[in-house]
Amino acid sequence: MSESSALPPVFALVDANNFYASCETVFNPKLRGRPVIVLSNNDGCAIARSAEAKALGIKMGDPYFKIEKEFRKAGGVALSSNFALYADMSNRVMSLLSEFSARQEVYSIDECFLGMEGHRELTSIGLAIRSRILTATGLPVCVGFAPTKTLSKLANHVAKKQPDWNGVCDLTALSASDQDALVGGLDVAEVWGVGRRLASALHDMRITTVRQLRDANPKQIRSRFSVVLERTVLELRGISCLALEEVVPPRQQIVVSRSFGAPVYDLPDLEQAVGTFAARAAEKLRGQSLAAGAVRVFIHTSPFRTQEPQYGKSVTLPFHAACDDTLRITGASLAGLKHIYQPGYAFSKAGVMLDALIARDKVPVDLFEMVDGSKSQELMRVLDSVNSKFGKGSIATGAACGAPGAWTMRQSNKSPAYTTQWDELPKAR
DNA sequence: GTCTACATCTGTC
DNA sequence: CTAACGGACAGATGTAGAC
Repeated sequence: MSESSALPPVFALVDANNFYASCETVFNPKLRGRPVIVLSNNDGCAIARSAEAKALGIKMGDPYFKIEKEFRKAGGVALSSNFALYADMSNRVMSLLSEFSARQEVYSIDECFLGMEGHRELTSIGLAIRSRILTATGLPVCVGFAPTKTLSKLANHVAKKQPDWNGVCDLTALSASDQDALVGGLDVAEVWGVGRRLASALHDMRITTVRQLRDANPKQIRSRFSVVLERTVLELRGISCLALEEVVPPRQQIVVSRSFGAPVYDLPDLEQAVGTFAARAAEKLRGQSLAAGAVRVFIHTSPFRTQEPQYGKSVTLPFHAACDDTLRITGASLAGLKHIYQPGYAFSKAGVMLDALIARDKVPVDLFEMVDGSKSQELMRVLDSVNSKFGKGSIATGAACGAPGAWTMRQSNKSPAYTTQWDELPKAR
């Protein structure tokens, strides 16, 4: 690990509050102060909740059909997800944050690490970050500072939970005894990398607080669990093991999958869905200048309909030479689908995954030319530019064509793409 | 028997 | 009207066939 500076590492973790719900509220201020949730694709589950919605007891991942009645009675607003809007807002936030440090790792759509070595008055920097993001985008964020990534995540959690910290928590400014008291009151499940299963296993060993995990024997943790959790213990002690990853590692996999709006039984319907997913996956692939060495298709029934017969299968089809051609990827996907399809089941989901990715320009030219031909390259270029100019699906393969079937997703209450689609803006009057 | 590639499962945001 | 429970990834674990 080579830090550019000789200074001890300091990380900021900036995380937007209730990101998707906040994005919606920015563009529709009438939502302010109301319980707002954003639903997953298919309007399936709650994936973001405003503070008011959390106060109503809505949990992350709650299936909407189970809470809808009560939620609406309480005056709640449920919105279909609008990822084009969230991605655009995310880009704005990340770009603003780069003003505060040249060393930035975009960790997820609403989270970002910053390298803050050599900066003093961290709390006031945190407050400045908050006000900059709020003024420029309308989005509330919280900021945590600490000598390790794991601790900065924890600091961010504290900043979010404790109103009197004003959305900023600088662990580097706390005395050892104050830190002890703080982490002694935090559930071990709040630690980055400790999920449900690990939390319950730790619980069985009488490790229930962050402080107890921090003070556990690292070697014992390593042998009982993994080197990953051992690293977490060290990070909790302030020993930085995880460096800022400023360069995004190349994708290993591209996935396009959807749950269906209604159960699908027949092969032709599945073919239309898989054809659509394959085309989208190939588009993503070219967008990142990659080529795929293999394509994988999967279909399965709904694990929630336990009374119905269950079936799920996936298959991988390697390409002779890596390719990025929509027609070939679609062809392979459909061949795979035929291979795994079984009649008589109510399928709930399908997907196409591209594996063994390599940079497009690393594919040996003769192989690329032999298998794909330059005609294919030209065709893909035209395909992408037409679809980008005239909208997704303006040109589609035969496999992805036709009237939308039962598989297309439900989105009953989607907000306009305010920032990316002129024609979706409300008319001025 | 072991090795390996593929399939499936788990966890994270 | 009824029925209705995410998606995109990485990495671990399981398993079947090759040798």
